[in-house]
Amino acid sequence: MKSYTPERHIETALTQKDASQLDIIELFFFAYRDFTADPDMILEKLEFGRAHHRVLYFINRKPGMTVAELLEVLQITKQSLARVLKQLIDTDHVVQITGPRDRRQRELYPTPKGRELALELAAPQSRRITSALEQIGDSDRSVIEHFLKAMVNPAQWQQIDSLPKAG
Amino acid sequence: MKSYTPERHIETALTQKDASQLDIIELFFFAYRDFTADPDMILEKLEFGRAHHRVLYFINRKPGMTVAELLEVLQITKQSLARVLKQLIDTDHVVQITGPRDRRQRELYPTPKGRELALELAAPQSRRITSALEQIGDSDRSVIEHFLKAMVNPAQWQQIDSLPKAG
DNA sequence: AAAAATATGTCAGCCTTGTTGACTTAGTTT
DNA sequence: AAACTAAGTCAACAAGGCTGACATATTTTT
Repeated sequence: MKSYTPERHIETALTQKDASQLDIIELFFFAYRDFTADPDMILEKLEFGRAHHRVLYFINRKPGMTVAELLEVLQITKQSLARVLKQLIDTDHVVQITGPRDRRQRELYPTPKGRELALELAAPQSRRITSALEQIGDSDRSVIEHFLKAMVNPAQWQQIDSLPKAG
Repeated sequence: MKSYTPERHIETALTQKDASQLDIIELFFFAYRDFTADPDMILEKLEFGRAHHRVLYFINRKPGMTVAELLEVLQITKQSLARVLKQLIDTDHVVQITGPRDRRQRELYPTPKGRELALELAAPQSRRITSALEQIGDSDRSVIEHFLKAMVNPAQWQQIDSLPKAG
């Protein structure tokens, strides 16, 4: 049974007076949610999840990555990775090749099938970004890039910079 | 046993040649991850998760929201909400008050304790955004706001616009 | 050569946060 | 009185995280 007598509660909304940047906080939340929703729909048909997407993405961005490197980028545990990686290998999206220098290592590469899926997943996200950039004027592209990078912990900039730039 | 003979695999990295906007795609991923990591650390101590954060956030932003409204904003099911909402109520962060117009409804309000936690969670996120804006020059604030809004599905703009603006 | 360290894989079990479907209760509308 | 609506609840399930412990192959150090 719910109380009918009002307990001590707050009726005034939290606003920018109380905490700055609330507008960007919630825009960031909504933007990211919709940004991930597009690939989620494609993944669903394949019975994959967001975890598969991230793994496949980075293997495509840096073919030959080892398991340890991937764990560092994703910041998850070996066991969490193992499951999704196994599925990507079993479905022929990714292959492991014994490291030529160090035979303990497993270099991870996309197959043509895996590359194709990565591109398919990137397409709607690229479209969304392109459209958003058009709406604000393409000249502001670098503002967006700088802002997003500034939102990342400097300790991780090295990871971003290690990914291949435009060919 | 892993194969020593290389299967058909792709060694070239996926770059902007293949899919546009890859740089922003990954910056967005890293930025959002670090953005959510700050409050996650605070939540952990309270044995709350990101789900509690989102619920608490919106109840603070729009006190008096009904359960149905909250479900629409969060886009989760009633059962998913029920669990975290119950915990927030049990720990005296949120109270439910029988709707004055329609007694079937439960209006959701933060308690002082709930307001305090919401502010505590917003603080590091605000700091991160403020710092990022300073790095790009504060004049570009509206560019960021417009970009992020353009990244959201127009169907959801109404939800964003319904939240209280600066007091 | 032996010992230690490293890279990966694997087993078993757990938690959170999401899901669906079915049903109840209370209150409102027709 | 009947139908609809808002919310709560029960049971069962899944994805994707986690920990700890241990196995195997390989490389590095002593």
